[in-house]
Amino acid sequence: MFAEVIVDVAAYPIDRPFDYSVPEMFQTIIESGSRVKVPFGNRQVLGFVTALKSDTDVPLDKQKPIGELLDIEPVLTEEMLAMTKWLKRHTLCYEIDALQVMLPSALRAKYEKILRIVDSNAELPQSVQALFQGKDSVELKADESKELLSTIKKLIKDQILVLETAIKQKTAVKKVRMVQIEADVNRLKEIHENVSNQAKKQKDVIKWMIDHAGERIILADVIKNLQTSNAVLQGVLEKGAATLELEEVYRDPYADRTIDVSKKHSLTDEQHLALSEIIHSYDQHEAATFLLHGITGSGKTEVYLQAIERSLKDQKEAIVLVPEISLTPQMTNRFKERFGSLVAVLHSGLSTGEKYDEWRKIKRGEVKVVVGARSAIFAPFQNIGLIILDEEHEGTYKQDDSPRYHARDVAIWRSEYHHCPVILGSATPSLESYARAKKGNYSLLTLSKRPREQALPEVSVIDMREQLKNGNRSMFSLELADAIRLRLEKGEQMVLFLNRRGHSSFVLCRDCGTVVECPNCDISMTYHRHQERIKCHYCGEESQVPNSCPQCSSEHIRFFGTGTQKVEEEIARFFPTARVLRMDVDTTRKKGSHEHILKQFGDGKADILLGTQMIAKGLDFPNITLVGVLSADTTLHLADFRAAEKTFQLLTQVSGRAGRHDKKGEVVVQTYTPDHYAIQFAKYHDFISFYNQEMMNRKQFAYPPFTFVVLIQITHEDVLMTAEYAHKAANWLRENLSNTAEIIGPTASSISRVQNRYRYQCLIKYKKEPMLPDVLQQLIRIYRTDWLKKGILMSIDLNPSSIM
DNA sequence: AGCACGCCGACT
DNA sequence: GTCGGCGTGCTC
Repeated sequence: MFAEVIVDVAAYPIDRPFDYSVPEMFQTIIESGSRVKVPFGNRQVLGFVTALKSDTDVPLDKQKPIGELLDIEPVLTEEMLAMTKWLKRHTLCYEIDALQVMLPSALRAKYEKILRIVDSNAELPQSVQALFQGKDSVELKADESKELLSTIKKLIKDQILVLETAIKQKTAVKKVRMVQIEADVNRLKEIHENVSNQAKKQKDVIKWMIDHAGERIILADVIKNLQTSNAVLQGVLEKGAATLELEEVYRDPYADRTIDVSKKHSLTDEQHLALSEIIHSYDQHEAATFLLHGITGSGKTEVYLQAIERSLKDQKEAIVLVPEISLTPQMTNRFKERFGSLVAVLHSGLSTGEKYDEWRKIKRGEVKVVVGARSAIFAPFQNIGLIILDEEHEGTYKQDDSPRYHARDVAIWRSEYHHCPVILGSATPSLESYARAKKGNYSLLTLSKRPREQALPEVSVIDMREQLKNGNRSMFSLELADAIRLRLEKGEQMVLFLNRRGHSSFVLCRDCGTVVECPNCDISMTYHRHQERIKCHYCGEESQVPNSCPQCSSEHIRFFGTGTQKVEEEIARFFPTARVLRMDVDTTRKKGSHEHILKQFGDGKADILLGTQMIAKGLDFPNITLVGVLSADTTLHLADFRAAEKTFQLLTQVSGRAGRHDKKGEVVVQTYTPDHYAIQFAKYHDFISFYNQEMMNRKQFAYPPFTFVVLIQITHEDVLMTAEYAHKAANWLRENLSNTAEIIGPTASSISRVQNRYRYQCLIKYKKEPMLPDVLQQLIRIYRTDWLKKGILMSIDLNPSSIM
């Protein structure tokens, strides 16, 4: 018996199955989808069994046996193995990358180099003895000194030491120590009798145990509740009154929370219609995709909940994706309220162990609904009834490193596999999805009304050029300042939005015009006042704020551009009574801090919530009556064909935060380009007109959805090398693709250097290019066999979410 | 000769 | 990706 194994080595010639013989002892239990340890070259690596067979073409002298079978129950299902092949072809990634992305990181291997003494009689040099500290094996870390490493090398050659690779699972199943109390009361009484009266504490414990015979209690709880000590308990255990056992437990990220149960809401006519279409398709076991276009506050979530309820009735499972779940506890709570313990939650805020535990609950079928961010689309359910992508237009559904998959595509693939519907929900659908819905590839469902008929908020667009002309140089227009003041007087809450964190976006010398740039990246450093430092938002480089210009030594350096920190100060200056909460990457780094800030705001502990994009989504507080967008222009002028779409989406999303309940909402949008159609259509909440206008632009410039786009990026430490190989790539594409494919570039990327690597890119635009996968595959081969050695890095992104 | 360093090929 | 093997070229 032989197993085809994909080994955990991401390299070009390795990206195929290797055949291993299956030792007798594993033959009855091994299955495809299991993880194995295999010898590979002169080391041990982790691998995934992708197939089993009785014969192999591998010559006898090359056949090696599987070393260890790591899973009795395979971690990958047949579906996942099929999905892997598809992902590999559609994102051009290594098969091992596609396999690993389906699993929680706890199941990935951690490799350790173990140095062991084989010849214990040999005399070891002082430095090596210090390393071993009397033990016969130690972990060899890569950061040891060069001299030590070369001495070790010599000792290995002389067969005094050996180097071994150990494979460790990153995180284990959590076990808790349980006290299993003897079930036989008479036996306990007997033990109680025999304990000497000197051991009073032990006697007390045993006496208590007589009343709890046969019970199984967490050790830590026993000690705590009986006010006793571990030493006393050990004594009791020795006498046989109880035994110690390990029990598997789940880490529970929601342990300290009580969640109320909620009933279903009654539906509006529109909601009802949408739901019945979805359920109809569900009953037919159709792999249909629905685009649920519902204005903000129109009750999309209630439609999701009731559709899931339907699938739960049949014991089927549901996957719900949300953009980045830790940002919207309000959303997860709604699912927990409705479905209780049937819900698993997966998001980046969980620890490796917590994610692993949620994953196991899903795999074992202990939960039926998973609510999670992008990677939750790979949830190991076996009988899916429904898949939902909320805010389907969000860029976070596209992974921006290998495998560069889009969760929407995976969702549709899985829906075909399980013959179940997919719901894509959004107030501002992506142009791609809306175009597909109009063409009939997706079914369009519309929610145009809010359930309690609340009006959409009034949006006023303020021309900041006029403000400047009239002598208002502050960041608040008169209109916005008035609106804020009014809310403060009335005790209502507001959200202020600015898409830029930090204090000032650049530091400029007023004598020579020098802008302080990151030493590693071609981008200006952002000033952070709290730590009094400047930071690069791309590579994380930090340094002291210079006292003088690094170029001309002038002391006339000033801070320009506005970030959230500066707004916070300005609010304090203009509205001294206002209580402000700032929410951006800098204030939410700690685990649970999102929730903490939102809870404070929800409890009315602040008047103003000030933040970056992360406050645009999902917030639902009844007392918010004003949303202020301090500068609508930041996303508008990006060098990306989706800039207008992103701006429209963002404005619509933030506007939707105001007046969701009984109180009427107002939105003030400040901009230097008030006439731009993205801003104008957002003012009137008019998605359809925006769509039509934007589609005309896309058509004119041949961008998606009229074409498909592939982004190829080349990076190298040397500019000339980068440009040279970018040209090679572009030329090669021009020679090999049909002349209906347009190849743009190569051009320097808009941030031309990041982390000391120069970046060039080219863009392929095509309508129909049947040879494209092959041509790209060949380009990858040239790259991996030749260019990679010269230090060139190339990435290919099919349907990129941004071309910057 | 002894070794550091870089390049190449193999890995079932 | 990571190892060993091998050639080159430097140093004692």
